[in-house]
Amino acid sequence: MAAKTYQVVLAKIETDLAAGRLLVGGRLPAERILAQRYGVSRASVREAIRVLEAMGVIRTAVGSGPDAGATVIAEPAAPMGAAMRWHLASHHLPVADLVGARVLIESWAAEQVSTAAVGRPEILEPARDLLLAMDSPDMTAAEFLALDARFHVTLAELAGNVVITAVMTAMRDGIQAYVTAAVAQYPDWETMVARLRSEHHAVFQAVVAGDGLLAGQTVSAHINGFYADTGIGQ
Amino acid sequence: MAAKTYQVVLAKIETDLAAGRLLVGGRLPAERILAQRYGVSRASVREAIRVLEAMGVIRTAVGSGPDAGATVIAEPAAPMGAAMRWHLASHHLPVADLVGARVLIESWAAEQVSTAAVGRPEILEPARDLLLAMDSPDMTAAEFLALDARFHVTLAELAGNVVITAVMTAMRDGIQAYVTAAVAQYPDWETMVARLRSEHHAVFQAVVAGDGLLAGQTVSAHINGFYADTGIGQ
DNA sequence: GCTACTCTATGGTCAGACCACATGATCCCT
DNA sequence: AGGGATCATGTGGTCTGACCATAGAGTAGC
Repeated sequence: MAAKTYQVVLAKIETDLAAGRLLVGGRLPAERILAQRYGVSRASVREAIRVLEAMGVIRTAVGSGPDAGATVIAEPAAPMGAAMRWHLASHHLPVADLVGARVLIESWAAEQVSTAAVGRPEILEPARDLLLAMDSPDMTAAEFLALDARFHVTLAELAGNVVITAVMTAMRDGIQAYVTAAVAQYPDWETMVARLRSEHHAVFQAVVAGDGLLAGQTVSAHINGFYADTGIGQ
Repeated sequence: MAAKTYQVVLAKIETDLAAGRLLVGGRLPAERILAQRYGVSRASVREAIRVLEAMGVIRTAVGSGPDAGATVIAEPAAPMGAAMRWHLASHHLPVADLVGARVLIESWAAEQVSTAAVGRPEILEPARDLLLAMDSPDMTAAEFLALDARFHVTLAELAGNVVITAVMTAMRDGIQAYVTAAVAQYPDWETMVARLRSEHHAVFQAVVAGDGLLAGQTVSAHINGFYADTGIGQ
């Protein structure tokens, strides 16, 4: 099968990336230049650029100046999140499986962080900040949930594995809309938010105490409990 | 910020997918029809279609007849695999992190399968077939590694979580080239393949025996040992 | 100096044309 | 009638060339 033109362009750009001729923060040549250089039409170059954009490899901006054009970025989580949203939309990724994956990844991450933080409690600062922010009253459900999501992602990040972080971020992106919708219909948000707060604190305390096993179990219970209560994934 | 035209098209298609007006196996209207229906140019429709293709949501084919055109598919693993390849190429996903993620996911999967297969050994058939296929001598390293990869993915699949399966498949896609290249330079393939075979059998036996803990540990050791020996991710 | 204007390079979009391909209908010869 | 060759049709694939929208950089005028 003959490669499509835009795939040829993608292959050339991938070569440049792998060889280090294109670095993060750098810019792709202008579309017209690329088209001329590769002997293809600008339309084909644009199709390749759309794919790169979807893959979180570049960001485009119009205008002139240093920020314009196609800039190389590194956002591995973005395409995975988009993929999860698309396949959730087409009903081919059961929400229950997302929950299962979250439990696996987050309990592992909590365990890792518990160990890593022994003797270096300062690495937990970002998580602590979010925890305290969530304690403030007078917050809409949406605001709380945004912080909540960041808290979970932050814990996963602290485990220090970029792949895990990307998958975790992707799942949050994919599931966010479902969570917001489900909570909006939940009858007793006050009770729920109180419980979520106390569970978050329990998780954090287990991590601070260096008790990885407990941290993992607490996270699992927290996640499973939330989805069971809200009925997401049923 | 005003949405770009192709994003508008994507949003409309997403709506159709979510509402069930577009089902897997169904077909998108022709590009010219979509362009007319949405009042945009065919080029913009094509950019949207490229993104959908990259996201594993559709597959395009030229010609006429029932298989031509843009068909809705459900391949959540494809975009994640592509994303991992791109970001490995741009040196922003350390291979070591991929290995870590594999260990986490596969040991969990092995544990799950061990439990699930108690009393229902027939579900392990696909894995057993691959195991036996890998035992046949007179096989090139590439052929063996292909079966090897499928064996690992199959075990993950048997755990029955689509998200985990997608992530696992994605990681295999992303890492395959590195493994093949590393093995091609390995001095004593015969010894290595013998060890891989025996380790695969050990994993499978632990699963058959329903010993989840042992299965998980054996898988972890197997993966870590392979990458340590071949020097991938160092 | 500062403001307002113009220039220029960039991506964004469009219209229209033609090609390549696969299927299915049609025609013609046997 | 049967079967092979041919053509018609509908699809994506690609190209050309044009124009618009935006944002920075330069420049003229005050």
